[in-house]
Amino acid sequence: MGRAPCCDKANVKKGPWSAEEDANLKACIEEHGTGGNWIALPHKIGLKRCGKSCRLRWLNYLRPNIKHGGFTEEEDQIICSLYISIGSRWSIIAAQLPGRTDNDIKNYWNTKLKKKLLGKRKESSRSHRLHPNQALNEEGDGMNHDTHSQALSASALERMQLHMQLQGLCKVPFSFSNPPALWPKYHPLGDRVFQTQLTDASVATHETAIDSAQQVVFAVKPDSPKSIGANMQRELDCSALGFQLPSSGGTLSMQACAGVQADLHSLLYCKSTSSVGDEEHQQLADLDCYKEIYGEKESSNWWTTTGFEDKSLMGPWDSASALHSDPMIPDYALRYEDL
DNA sequence: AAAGTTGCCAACCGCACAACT
DNA sequence: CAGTTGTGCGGTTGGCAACTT
Repeated sequence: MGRAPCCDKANVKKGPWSAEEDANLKACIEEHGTGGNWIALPHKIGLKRCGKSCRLRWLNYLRPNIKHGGFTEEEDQIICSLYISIGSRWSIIAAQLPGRTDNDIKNYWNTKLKKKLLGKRKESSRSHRLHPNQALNEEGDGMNHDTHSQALSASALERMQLHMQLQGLCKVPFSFSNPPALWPKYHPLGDRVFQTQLTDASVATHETAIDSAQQVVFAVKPDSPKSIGANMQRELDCSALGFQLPSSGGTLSMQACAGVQADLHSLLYCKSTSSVGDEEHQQLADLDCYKEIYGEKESSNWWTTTGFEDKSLMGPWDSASALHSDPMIPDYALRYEDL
């Protein structure tokens, strides 16, 4: 049995609000406030509307200082950078833009801004192999497994693409030195920017530098036998995204924001959790970060501060998490070792 | 001119969570 | 402490207008 409905569905009006309803609601709230109870409000003023509907109408259209349309370039940039870093948490994004509502920003993003930013890249990447998650989304609903994971990954991919796009278009610096409220929501370890550095193994494991933008580094040893398959897959992923991999050495300027768990799968195997086979699973399980994510062994030495060359700063996520709330400590590095 | 398609956006829905009893 | 209620949020839908065929 579900919970009781918030109102009598049969006796409430739905659809667009009339001018009289607006005036009635506005006058009431301006004079008496909401009384702390939206559910009771419509009854008090004789409105045949659901309390939730009244709340939405007030918050999105009737309250003072609401702006509609006419988003500025600056607002575009704020929306983009926040979307890339925290995803579709519109209420948080809206909180950074006075006068804008979450609904407005959501609509603006979905109908205009996303297309504006992704339009060119979509065109160019169509000629490449589609990422499996994209393919899934674009070729109808192949929802045969783990739809949440797929959706998350698609969103992460979109954010990756946008981050790339944004770097070229807006030069918006990205940083995870955000208040905890802005941290990504899906994984306790958080979404994070990662920068893949295709350097030689020794550099990749211990000496990977974190640049001045304070980005989290996802270091991979490219030449390890166990990671050959993974790298090949990564190459495919990168080409789908329109990146060029250096043949060897050097730095792949691939900065992205993604769900760690989902991206681990998509980057290494292009598969969701439920579709990873035994052999692949074993391969994946060999990664300590994977063990950490799935809690298969104690977590130590895998989530580190940016000063991870200093062993004393290494520690399990719990301690790293505590450090992360300190604005003086920038970000954390995820190291993949012993691939 | 009619029919079909696309874009836009206001509003709704269901869920999660906090507050209250 | 469990059940209930209200609030807030993000995803989705429905309807209208503009555009295309």
